Amino acid sequence: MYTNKKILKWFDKEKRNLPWRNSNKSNIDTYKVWISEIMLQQTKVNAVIPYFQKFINKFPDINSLASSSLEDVLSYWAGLGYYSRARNVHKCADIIVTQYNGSFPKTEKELIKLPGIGDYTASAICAIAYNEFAIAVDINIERVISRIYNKHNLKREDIKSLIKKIIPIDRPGDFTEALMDLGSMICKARQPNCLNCPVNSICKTYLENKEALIKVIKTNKIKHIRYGNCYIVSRDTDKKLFFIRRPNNGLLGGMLSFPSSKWLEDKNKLHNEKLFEDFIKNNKPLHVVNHIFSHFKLILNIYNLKISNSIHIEGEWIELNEAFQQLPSLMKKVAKIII
DNA sequence: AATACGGGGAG
DNA sequence: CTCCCAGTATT
Repeated sequence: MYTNKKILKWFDKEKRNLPWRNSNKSNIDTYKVWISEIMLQQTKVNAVIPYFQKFINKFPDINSLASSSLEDVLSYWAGLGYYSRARNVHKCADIIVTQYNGSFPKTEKELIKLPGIGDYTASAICAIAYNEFAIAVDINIERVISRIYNKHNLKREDIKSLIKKIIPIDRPGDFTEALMDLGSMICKARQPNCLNCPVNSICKTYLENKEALIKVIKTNKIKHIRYGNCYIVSRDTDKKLFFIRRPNNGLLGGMLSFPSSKWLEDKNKLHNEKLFEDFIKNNKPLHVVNHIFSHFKLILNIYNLKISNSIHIEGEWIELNEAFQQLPSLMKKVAKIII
């Protein structure tokens, strides 16, 4: 039996039941495939599932998404990370509705022009939503193909060439999902389950180069530490707290947040608003929050500050219960100090 | 070709 | 603790 037949046979029996996989293959919802693909970028399936369910429930189609506010979309992304994805999804929905009459373009060439859709996602939508002959290469597929052919450190284009030789013309979408499922369920990065692999009899790495299966490439990248001050501001007139909206570019872009200084490696150069500068001279931090980002570690001093007069900083007063769900994980961590 | 961009779970 | 993840946009 050919490699692709073995993989599809395994897939038909063992495939994961995921909320964005429509059992009705003749009526696949491109919108759901698109949202799932965006959410899954650099994000584990188990982390995505609850977010996907709530998001689809709130924004069931492209029109509802396009007519919603960015703040509303971001609040449903809060905690998932990589918030440019949410901003791009919102922007993309507007483009689809206003320029494409509400329907996604049908070619990779057109799809890749849309915000947030890159080489991988364009191919994945064509293969999975349209069942067209498109080659999507994610990290799972790259690993599976590399191992089957025992050709490691290949470039994306070389992986694509290898897939092109075996992808079945009648089921490109299923084959794409099959390689992904194989990669995440059997041919895992750390401890591949080769004994239960449907293609262990033809996998060149398993047959000829087993040590490559457990080889761990160390990145050994040092993570710098940044410091910042962050302020939980309350007022005596009601139970509301003061929040700011972070600028749309950069880290946690567009997200609701407690006001904060810049986060810098040199803790002596933190610049604070005058209101806060005066406060921290005479007060100790209430708490310290540590947080790991992908490219640095943050140590945040949290100050609890009550004010009686008005505040000149741009922002809004919101009850914590209402704001909490809109906060990114770092700021949820800060909020939990006073809950 | 590098880097920015989140977060949580596994080992 | 380190590594990992259905990548993309920017520099």
